[in-house]
Amino acid sequence: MSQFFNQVYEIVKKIPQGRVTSYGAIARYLGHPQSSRMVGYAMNAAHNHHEVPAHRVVNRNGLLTGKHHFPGSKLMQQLLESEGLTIKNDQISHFEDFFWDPNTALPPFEIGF
DNA sequence: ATCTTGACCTAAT
DNA sequence: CATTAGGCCAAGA
Repeated sequence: MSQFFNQVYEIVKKIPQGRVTSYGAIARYLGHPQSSRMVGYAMNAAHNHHEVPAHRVVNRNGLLTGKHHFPGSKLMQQLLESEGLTIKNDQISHFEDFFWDPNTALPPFEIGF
């Protein structure tokens, strides 16, 4: 029952400020390593849930592939830069240093929440 | 109702 | 190295 989407939102909410994660990392944390696409799609539907910092979710390369879905064209980058990140040409600098992996930062798949 | 597209990722060629 | 193929499943046409 779209539980997957809600689980995605719960995780995205837990991303610390100034850190970012990837679609695949979230999908894998939820036990669906091949459903990374759906994470992105969940973000598309996340506009209803304003507490979800969708700008902290980028693709595996640290590239801001979803920036076109934000109002304006620079908003996503601005939000991230305001949190201390450096972005050049839609690419997060030192992406691995700011990468936040739910698989290691959170307890393994907290079911039920 | 079917067909296509998509904020993606991994593995195989 | 680069390219392709497969998987996932929700919306839009």
